[in-house]
Formats: sequence, structure tokens, C-alpha cells
Amino acid sequence: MMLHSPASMPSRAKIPRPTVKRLSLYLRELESQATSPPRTISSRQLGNALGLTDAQVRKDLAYFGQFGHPGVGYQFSELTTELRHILGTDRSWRAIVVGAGNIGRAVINSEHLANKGFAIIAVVDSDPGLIGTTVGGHRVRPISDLTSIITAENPEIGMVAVPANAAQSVTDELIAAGVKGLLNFAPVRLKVDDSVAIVSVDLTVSLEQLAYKITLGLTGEGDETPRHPG
Amino acid sequence: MMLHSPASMPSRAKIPRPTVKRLSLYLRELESQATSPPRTISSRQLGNALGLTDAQVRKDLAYFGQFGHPGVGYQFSELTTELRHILGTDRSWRAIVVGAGNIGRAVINSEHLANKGFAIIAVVDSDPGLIGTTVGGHRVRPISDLTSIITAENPEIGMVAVPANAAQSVTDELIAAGVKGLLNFAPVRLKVDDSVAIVSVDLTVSLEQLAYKITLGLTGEGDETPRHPG
DNA sequence: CGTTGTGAAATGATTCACAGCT
DNA sequence: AGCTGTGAATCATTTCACAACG
Repeated sequence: MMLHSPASMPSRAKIPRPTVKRLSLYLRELESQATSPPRTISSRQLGNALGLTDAQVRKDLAYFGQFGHPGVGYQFSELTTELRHILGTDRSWRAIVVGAGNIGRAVINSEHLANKGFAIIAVVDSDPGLIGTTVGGHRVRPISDLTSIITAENPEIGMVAVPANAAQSVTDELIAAGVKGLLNFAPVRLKVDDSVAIVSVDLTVSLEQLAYKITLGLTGEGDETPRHPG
Repeated sequence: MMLHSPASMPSRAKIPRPTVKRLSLYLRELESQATSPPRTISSRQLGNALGLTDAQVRKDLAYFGQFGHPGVGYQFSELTTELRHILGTDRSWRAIVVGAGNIGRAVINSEHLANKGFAIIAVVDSDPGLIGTTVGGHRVRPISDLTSIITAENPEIGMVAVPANAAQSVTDELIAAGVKGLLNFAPVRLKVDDSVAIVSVDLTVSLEQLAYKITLGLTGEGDETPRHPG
């Protein structure tokens, strides 16, 4: 089974950053149409569903291989499998959640996590009032156990769901203990050496983007819209 | 007082979409350094804090006016005020939250909302088990009241925090009732006419992006990193 | 002198357009 | 006929480099 890592592939063109985000959308769309026939979908159909051009869809997919069938389109099952493989959700991931507050609880209880192969192996918090309580089937453990938990269980992912002022120290601990990636919900830029991948979700930023768009009368989703429609 | 709407400005250059996201980051950084001196910050300092080049910072800000002082930099208070004005968070916004599940509760309880001028005017849900309960000081009301609440209170924003299969119908109702913008947490692309602004937050997409980055060994935040560092 | 604001150059991403396969 | 994959062209964004300013 081939991996999509630079070393194991002969040498692939550089992937535009926006492309990877769209791969998630392609997969989401395919999965939402999980109902049986048709067994194939064309780049035009897939693009229409997401507000993208057919050329964009084909170009994105072609960066990773030749999954399509000329005259036919893309097979649902084949493309779904490929996208999961590219994105890495065809394997299982383990995550430790730091912070059992509002956001932490929402993430822990999200059924989407498990569906995508993400397993929460532990939940920790610094609040004595939360430690020992149960959240989504997980007993909240003291944050002082963070390093020993990671050493023992070796999760690849740390989810930072603590207030902004605690985020950097939590991050430092997670990295020192050996996590490979961070999902950051705190509204700060985390300073890290380049040994770790980061994806951030910031509600404040999203709200400001929305306020900006409303004020200017910009409509639609904006990041998924063809630039030259027609 | 000038508005940053197309009609009221003499005619401004087109704003790159990535620029607006960075404006939020600039504001976030300024606010996190709210402690007194220094009273000014240079484009280089601001860029360094966010992993951006100084030129990027200056170019972004220059799209909206001349806020800097040559030889000095940008004044904290002045730039903060301007950014809030551009992003629209110097006025107040009202939002109705649809869905009092995991995500809905997290959003409602987020203190950042109120800090940024976003007021929740109502929470509705379709689950009889939730209706009547209190979430973050708000009594959960039946979703059948959605339209009448909007008609009466006229919130600009609807927050869609319902399962994917309910998201489109909720959206249709929100738009018909007159909201101007949507913050969508459901993992679907909402189909809307172009009378409404949308910003989406999809945890599944974020997780997949993270899995992809870890698999490829990509490090850092990726969307905020200078392309030609040095 | 250090720093901004900004054309011009360089880089990156999207769309076009069409050869080639089914 | 319908569709993919892709080089070439177009469009968008970032970086460079420097004049002008305090």
C-alpha cells in the first residue's frame, strides 16, 4: 500500500494549498450522496454541487493521480476511497483533548470525530471542579497527567481547547510529549518549532469575517465560488 | 462617519480574499498586546508575530487607507480602531442560534461573542427535550417560533448549529425571515440565493486538513506562513 | 535612520481549450 | 457524444525594491 508522503512517491507536483481544502469538500459531497445509484459522478456535477468549475475539480484530483474514466466520470466508491486515503482518514487517529470547557465538550461529543477515524484517548483539564466528571464517556483527568498520558498512549493529535492565556504552555507540553499535530481552538497564534502540524479554528475570526461580508454586501460562501462564473 | 461599503467610498481597489482573514489576525494580535507601551508597532513586528512578511502587512492595511506613520509604525489605538471599523465589530450585531446541541451550546457560552459585539437574541431547537431548558442564560424556544422571533427582533445573523440533514431547511427559513448573514456549523454546503453572506465552520474539514498535514509531514500553520521566508 | 506606501516583478492559482480515451 | 487530463493563458496574490516621509 503506497503512502502519499514525499519520500514514497516518485515525485509529485506541488499541491496548491486551496486544493487540499477542496478535497475535503469533495469527500463530504460524495459521502452525503451515499445513496446508491448513480455509481458515477462527473467533474461538472461535483463542481456544481460545490460552486466550483469542472476544470477546478479535475485539476485538483489530477494532482494526486488519474481517478477518472474518460466519457464516464468518476466512480463514487473509487473516488471516495482515494480521497480518504489522500486525506489520511482511511487510518485511525488518536487525540488527547486539553480543556473540558465549552469547546472541548462540543468536540468530544461530536459524532463526526469517530466517524472519521478519530478516537479520543483522554480528556484533561486544570479546573478541579471538572476533574473527575464525565464528558462524552470520558472521565476528565488532571492536566498534570498530560505528559504521562501521552507517553503511555502516544496520541498523534492534541486538541487545544483552553483559554487563550493557557494555550501556549499547553502547546509546549503537548509537543514536548511528542504529539504530531495540533487542532487549536484558542484565539492565539501558537509558536512552535517545525516538528508539528497545526490547524486552527477561531470562532472570533469567523464572526469578524461574517460581519465584514454583511457590511459590504458580499454574498455566498466566497471561498468556494468560481471566480469567473458562466 | 464614512462607511466601508462600495457605494460610500470613492472607489477602492479590489480586496484580495486572504487579506480580510489576515485583518482579523492583526486585530487579534493587537488586542492580545493590550498592555500599555509601546504605543506603536511596525509592520515588521506585527508580521513577525503572525509569521507574515512586513510587506504583506503593509499591503493589506494599505488597501483600506493610510494608517501608518513613516519612520514610526502604526499606533496601537489608531490601528485597532480602524480594524474594528473595517471588520464591522465596532457596531453591535444580533444573532439567533438555531440548535442547542453541542455546538450551539459552545457558541452560546462563548464569551468572545459578547466581547466582539455579538448579542444572542434567541435560541431555538426542535428537540422537545431541550425546549424550555436554559442555555447560557437563554431559554430554548421551539423552532416553530423561528420566523416570528426574527420578524419581531430582526437579528442580522443566523447561526446554523443543527445536524446536516436539517441545515438546508433551517437556512431557507432564516433567509425567508430576513437574516443578512449565516454562520454555518453543519457539514454541508448551503444553497442560497445571493442575498445573504455565509461563513462556514466545519470541524470535519479541519480534522481532515490536520490528518493530511501530519501524514505529509507538513509543519506550521500553513495559511499564515510567508512563502519566501528569509 | 527607520518605516510606510506602492508600482513593478515574481510567484501562485484558476480557467481555457483541446487532444485523446471510452 | 461525453468526459478526463493537461499544457497554455489568464487572473490573483505575494514579494521586491525604493521613493518619500517624519
